[in-house]
Amino acid sequence: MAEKKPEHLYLVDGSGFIFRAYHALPPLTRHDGLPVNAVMGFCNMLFKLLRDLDDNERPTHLAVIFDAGRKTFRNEIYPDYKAHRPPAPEDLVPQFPLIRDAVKAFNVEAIESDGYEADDIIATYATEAEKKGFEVSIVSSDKDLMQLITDNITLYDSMKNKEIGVEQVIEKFGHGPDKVIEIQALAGDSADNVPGVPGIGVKTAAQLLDEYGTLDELLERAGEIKQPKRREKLLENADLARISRDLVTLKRDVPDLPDLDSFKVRDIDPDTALPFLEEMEFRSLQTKILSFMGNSDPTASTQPAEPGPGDESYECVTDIKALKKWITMAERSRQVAVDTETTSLDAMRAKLVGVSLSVESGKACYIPLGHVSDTDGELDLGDGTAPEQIDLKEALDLLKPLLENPAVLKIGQNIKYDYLILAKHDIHIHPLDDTMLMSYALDAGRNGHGMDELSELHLGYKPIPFKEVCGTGKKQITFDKVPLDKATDYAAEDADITGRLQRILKPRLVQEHMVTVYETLERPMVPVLANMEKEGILADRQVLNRLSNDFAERLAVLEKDIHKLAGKEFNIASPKQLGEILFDEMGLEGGKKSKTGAWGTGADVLEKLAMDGHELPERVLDWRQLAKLKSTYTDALQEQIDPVTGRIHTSYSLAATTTGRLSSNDPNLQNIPIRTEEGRKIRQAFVPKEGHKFLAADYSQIELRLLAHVAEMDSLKQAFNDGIDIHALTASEVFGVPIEGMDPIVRRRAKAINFGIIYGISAFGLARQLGISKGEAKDYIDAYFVKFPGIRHYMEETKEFCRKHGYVQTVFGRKCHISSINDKNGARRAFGERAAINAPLQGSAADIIRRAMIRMPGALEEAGLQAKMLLQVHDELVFEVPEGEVEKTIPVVRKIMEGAALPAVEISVPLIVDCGVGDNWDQAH
DNA sequence: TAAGTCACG
DNA sequence: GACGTACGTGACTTAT
Repeated sequence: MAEKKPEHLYLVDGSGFIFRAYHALPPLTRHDGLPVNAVMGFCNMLFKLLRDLDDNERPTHLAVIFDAGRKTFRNEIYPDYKAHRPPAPEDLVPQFPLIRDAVKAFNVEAIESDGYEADDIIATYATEAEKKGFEVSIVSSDKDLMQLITDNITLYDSMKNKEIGVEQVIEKFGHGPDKVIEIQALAGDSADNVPGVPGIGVKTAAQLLDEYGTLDELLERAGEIKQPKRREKLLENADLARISRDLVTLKRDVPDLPDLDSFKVRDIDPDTALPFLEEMEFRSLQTKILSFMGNSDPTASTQPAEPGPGDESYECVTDIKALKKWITMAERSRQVAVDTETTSLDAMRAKLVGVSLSVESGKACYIPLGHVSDTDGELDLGDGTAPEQIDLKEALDLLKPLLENPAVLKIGQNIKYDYLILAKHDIHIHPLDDTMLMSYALDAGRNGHGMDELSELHLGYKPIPFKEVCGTGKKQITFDKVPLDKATDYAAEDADITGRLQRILKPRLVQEHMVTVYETLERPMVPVLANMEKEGILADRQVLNRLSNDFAERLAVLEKDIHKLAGKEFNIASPKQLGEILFDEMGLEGGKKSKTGAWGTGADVLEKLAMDGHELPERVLDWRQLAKLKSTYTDALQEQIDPVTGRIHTSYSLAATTTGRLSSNDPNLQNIPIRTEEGRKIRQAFVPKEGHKFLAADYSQIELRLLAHVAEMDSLKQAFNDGIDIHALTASEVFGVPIEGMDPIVRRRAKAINFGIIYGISAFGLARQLGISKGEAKDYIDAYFVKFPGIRHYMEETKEFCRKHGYVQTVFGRKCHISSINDKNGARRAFGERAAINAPLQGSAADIIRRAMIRMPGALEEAGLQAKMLLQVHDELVFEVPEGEVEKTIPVVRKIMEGAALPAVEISVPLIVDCGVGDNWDQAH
């Protein structure tokens, strides 16, 4: 017998929803300019809540609770309550009434009550419902609501899909929900302007309550507290604490509220919902709701609306005539969304399986080319022969003119991948557009740029998951084994979505002035990187193999030593076990951290222990270094050698970082060791092919040079113009020592300060880096600010700009969004501020090397040189150069790199490129 | 899948 | 004596 499920009440914190919706979406307007981004986000979130929860969690009752106005009974207790809240943004204000309409349009109750906050109403209903045996989910991430949590009442963050229950509260506050009020009364809350007791934070508050039990008890016996400052503050501010308690205590008896029964979930009424969405111009949401109702209510009305992906029937093209028809359509429309399906995510290893095309929204096809029958499927009823499809070569011969037709734009999502796949079949796809790169140019740092995420974000549609088609884990199959009907649904949908995304993102490039960034820094990188990836780099397998064996032997010796020193065998690679040996069993000094309660065993900790003369940590450090080199490099790189080309082909991500840098993966060739002697041996395994040399060209101090430029620091600019050793200069300014005959230790400190400045310096960080006290670090920083005026101004101005706009820019106009800049959590905000200072420097440097890379192939060709660009490592380019051309290649490379900012931007200090030549990558430095 | 550690600029 | 810290990445290992 099934037990009857309890009623489940969802209480949505309306204001929280509104602000999250508003901040999650870029400014969107209706055709007449009415801002509607918050309304749209709100509707999507509400609809998601109604639709996405599975049956166990489906609400039986649901209401959205709003704040009625700014004045509540709390202002009578404490006039400054929430007084520091800035007014709502201008373009949000007109959306408040629209959102109330939206709730009604979804046939959901909206509740508010004069004189009370939404939180009080939520508290009242939650308490009542729990008494009646309901489960209650409060949809909010506001920590003020944590006091309500019980076994039956949880907080639910619908965006992160996270639940906060009793356990999570204990984690955060060190006490259960029953003590949350008292902790908040002591610690206060800057966001709501609840004063609390100055100088007391959550940690201290929790500790005090541990000791005294209750707030009243604590205040009464405050005189007994040992720490004088703390005692005084508590005695002095006892009243403030009591007032704070009244402020944070939620009322659970708000009068005259509608009955709980009225919250029973009702079906969405199409006659109210659709006209509202029509008025707001939310087309894709209309479609979603129609299809949602279509599932639950077959009599649902059929309002006209643009169909979204998901309810299309796409064409599977299996004969020449149909293929020709699609090619003609694509040529007529002058642009076509293209997607290739293959057997692997790794373009170098992948085999082409099919191509999909889309010419307009909802109109897409899939052309299977390499499908086979799924022979290892459990019950194969077919006869084991491949399904009917057009011959690969015949199809590609027809597609090639279209894909290379200069008058037809090919649109892809991460089209570098398709570019590489097609290049294997001698198709050089051109011209092209990439929705991933458009999204990156517009929204770097704001959201990811994968297709599924973009689709959900911009189209409100969740694409068919890949794993639904190919399975997952052990049962995963390659795409060529997917039956054609399923493959068509999935593949054609991808092309359809890509086309739809382009029609949304491309106009935004114009509106948000990102066309130049996209067209000069993003799109042209596609063929450049694709060719570098295709070229690959030679690695000597024998050298790697010998190193692996060497490391293995030494690891075995170390392992024995370590186990002997520990007095028992254990897994050295396990930080957990190591921590227990070191600190529990051997009783060495060390501190817990990382809030999971685990012992810290990082290199810095072990180094300290080694300094104190302990042998075991010293050996562990050696072991770790070798283990790292072996597993990540000498072993793994051998596996990565392509059996066909004999070379290693990395893949560069163009849209992975927030700053504009590239990233390298499978394998990562941007973190090959160089800093230690052992590590450099790995670099020596990378060699040029027969008759060639490596040329490594790297920008010298590019980020510091850019700092001098953007912060207009005259003395720094002067130094770069004069070619002075910049760290020595900093040392002489900050520490007042002459540059001549400088102590290398002093220079090292200055170098750390310079790096610190680029990273958005903090005394703590510098102190940790240099192993000095925070006070001393602060003195250095102050001295730096005195000697280099202008830097401070730059930092303040940058932060201010970022706070205001939510992003910072490189000198070429690339935007880096930093959402944490206005976070109410101080630590996260500080993080955002440092990122804001760093991003224009790191990002401008990234832009400069991109510009150089884009020009490089043409410049080499024009000079009649054979050199091939193989790798990029942020400020370095590695080339493979025919031995006889080295001397001619260097000046060409140098000229392109040093002049890369021009003509767009004239950097006010020279950009200097150092070149090295060698028979392996290490030697070339 | 998360956390810890460590390789790079 | 509030927070929790240098900026940006990716890969490997253990533990859940």
